[in-house]
Amino acid sequence: MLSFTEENYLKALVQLTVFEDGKLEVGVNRLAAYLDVKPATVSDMAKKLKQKDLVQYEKYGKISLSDSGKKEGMMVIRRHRLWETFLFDKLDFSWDEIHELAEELEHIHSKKLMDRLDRFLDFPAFDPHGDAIPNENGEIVIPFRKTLSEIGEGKSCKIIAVKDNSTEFLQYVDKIGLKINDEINVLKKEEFDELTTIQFKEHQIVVSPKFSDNIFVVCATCLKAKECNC
Amino acid sequence: MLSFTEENYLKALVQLTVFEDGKLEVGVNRLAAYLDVKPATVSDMAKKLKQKDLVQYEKYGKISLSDSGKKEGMMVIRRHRLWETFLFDKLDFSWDEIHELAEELEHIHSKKLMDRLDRFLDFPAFDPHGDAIPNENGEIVIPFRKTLSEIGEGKSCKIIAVKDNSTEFLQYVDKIGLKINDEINVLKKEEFDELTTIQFKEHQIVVSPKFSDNIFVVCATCLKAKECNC
DNA sequence: TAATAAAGTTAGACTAATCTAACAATAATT
DNA sequence: AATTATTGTTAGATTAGTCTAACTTTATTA
Repeated sequence: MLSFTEENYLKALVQLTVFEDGKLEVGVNRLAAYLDVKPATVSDMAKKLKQKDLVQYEKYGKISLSDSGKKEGMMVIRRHRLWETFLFDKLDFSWDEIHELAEELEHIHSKKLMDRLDRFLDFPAFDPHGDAIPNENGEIVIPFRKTLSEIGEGKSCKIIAVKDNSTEFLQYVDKIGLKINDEINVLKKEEFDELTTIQFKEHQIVVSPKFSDNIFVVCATCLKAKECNC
Repeated sequence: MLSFTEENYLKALVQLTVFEDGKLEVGVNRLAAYLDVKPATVSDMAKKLKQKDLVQYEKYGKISLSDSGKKEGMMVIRRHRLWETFLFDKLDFSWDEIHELAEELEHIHSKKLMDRLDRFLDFPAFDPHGDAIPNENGEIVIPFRKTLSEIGEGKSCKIIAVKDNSTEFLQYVDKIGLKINDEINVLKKEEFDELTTIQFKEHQIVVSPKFSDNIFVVCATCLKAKECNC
């Protein structure tokens, strides 16, 4: 059984070597800064984690996750994101309150508890921050992604990213008040001039293909099933 | 902020001096046996808890809770029982699985989280084992208790205890399959011969006053409101 | 390539919570 | 009341996770 602290090291390693940078290994100083401890402490812990086959590490070398270390780290992140979703969806906590609470809750060890919670939450693919939730095997399966243009009239979907990252486009998205993870309902699609009427939160606007082609969404059913059947 | 361990000592002290025995103080050996540690360890910890004004204790004397120690201990128990209720009611865990998980969950420190969970669960008065849940001030408020005879036709209630503890009575209760915390619906009350038709789980039976007068219940509304308005 | 800077390690110390083993105080019993 | 049994304390050791301070290795740059 991993300790609270060991789990935090593995979680940090996943953040640094899987989600950020793209570099699969990390230096002692970098990890120490990330965890807000001294390099000496990381040096010690690296030996301990190597002993348990959770990381690869040689003296004066970089640290990288082993397969089992990666899986354990992913499971911590799964727990964190499922709890965040619970707090946000069911207990009405706000976006900025959930992280801190999930930092504690993520260390409750019970696969069964998390799988039950996952079901209770209706198998969410993303947490309230829009980050993907690893599945019960610790893998991240991003649901089938479409552009808003591909969503049929009367269907609903969730915005997960933008395709066009130009300043003008982002400013427009910002101006109309649309945010990652917002639910969008496609009310009407006019074939004649390709204009689409969408609704999200309290807004209802008409957009052109220049907009719809550059918004990535996941349709409402995919989001739950984690595979597309629409 | 109290440590995991300190909280467990306070919880144990509440169990031993408030809920059991009726003696308001407890010896070092007894507490050590209860917590499954050595007396030496309890001796040390007692000094530490005294330092923090959580207990009264003098060398070679008994240990008893201070007001703040009692409140802290009660809050741990509140968290434990609310989580048990969540696991049982919302995640469909069984009666025997919930305790172990709640032992971990009870140490998540957030008053706001527990008050929100309390609301989400609709302010339960008892956990799935039938134990009362302390309120947000750490007090145990037992809802107004009635006998089954006092519940009107068409109303529903929950069995919380038996009045008559004779073997015959308990055997009868057992035989018909009724358990503490079961919900009972009063289907029909016949004034002529005072017989009542009740229903609980999949059973429907007719009972006499000899039964109804000796079953303590809380009516469904009281159970939620924690005060009687029926 | 030699000097300097950056990165990493080691040794020794600290705290919290536990233990064992030896000892001390209080309570019970003859 | 003296002896024995029970109960509780103290001293010293252990482990996990952290620190500081001094030292070593690797990388960078003049």
